[in-house]
Amino acid sequence: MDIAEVAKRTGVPASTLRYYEKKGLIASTGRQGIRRRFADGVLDQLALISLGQAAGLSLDEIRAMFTPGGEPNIDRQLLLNKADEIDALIKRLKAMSHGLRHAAACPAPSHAECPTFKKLLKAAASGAIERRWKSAELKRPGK
Amino acid sequence: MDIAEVAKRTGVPASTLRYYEKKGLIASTGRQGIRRRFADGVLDQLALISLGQAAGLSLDEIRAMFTPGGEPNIDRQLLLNKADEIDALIKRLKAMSHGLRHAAACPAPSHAECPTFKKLLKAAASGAIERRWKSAELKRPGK
DNA sequence: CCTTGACTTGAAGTTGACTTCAACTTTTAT
DNA sequence: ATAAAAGTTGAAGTCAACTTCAAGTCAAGG
Repeated sequence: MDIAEVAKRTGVPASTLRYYEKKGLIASTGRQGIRRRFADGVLDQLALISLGQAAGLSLDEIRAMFTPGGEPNIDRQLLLNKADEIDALIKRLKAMSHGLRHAAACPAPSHAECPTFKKLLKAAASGAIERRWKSAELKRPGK
Repeated sequence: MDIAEVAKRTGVPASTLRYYEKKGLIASTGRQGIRRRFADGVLDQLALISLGQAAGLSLDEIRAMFTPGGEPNIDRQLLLNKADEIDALIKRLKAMSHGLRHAAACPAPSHAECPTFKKLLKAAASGAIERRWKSAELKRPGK
């Protein structure tokens, strides 16, 4: 496939594909003349990248977890750490979703009174602390 | 409370607090001399902002959902839409976490063969398409 | 009274993830 | 054969969310 075909099939712009290649997240199989050619596997890789991004991972982190060929990296501990992080995120997202639904449904004028809303705030507060760690932690994955 | 007190209690730097105030996410109760004073409620608001960010919302979106006083905005549909988006995200994150744990455990050399990994890729692919909607959708919340 | 330290401002700098641009080379269609 | 469409490059621009900086204000303690 040429770059336009990949772009068409995945919705990822050609400029982004070149950018990803430069960053080492995907690899072209070579050139036909001056133009890049991509194998079908790149479609899966791009899906994986997109999923990783949705999970809040940076491109550098994603690159650390998967080979440019799309296979998971050998560093099992890294993968497990990421899974743990994602699970923690899921917990907070659940609280958020629940809180939003409650806020939409509850006709109470002052949510400061409402126990459900308070629970949301409590979850939020604990999350706030974690957040400060996150960026530091993610940059130094080992130990 | 003065700005340093808020920063100390929440972990949010003073510079960020000023930035949030300029953006209209929080409000000071006024000035004592030249210095900002904040009511206790601002602590909850900051927790809420942090939670919103963890859910992947931009500051502009968060401002749209809550008044600067911290009360949820009247637009119930907006809140529900956000909750739906977050739930969809949770689904994909679960797939991601599960997939990562599997990848860490599975000694198979080629994950292209493995049904669990394939499931992850499928979840990723469906997400990849959604992602392109997201930004457009969020910018035009109504209809 | 005067220094010190916390606060103020607007402006400029930073980072990650891209996008856009200018200038150029290839393909492809007529 | 030639012109338009699509690809290439490196460099520069954009955007969100902050942070840092320079220059200044002000209250409190010695």
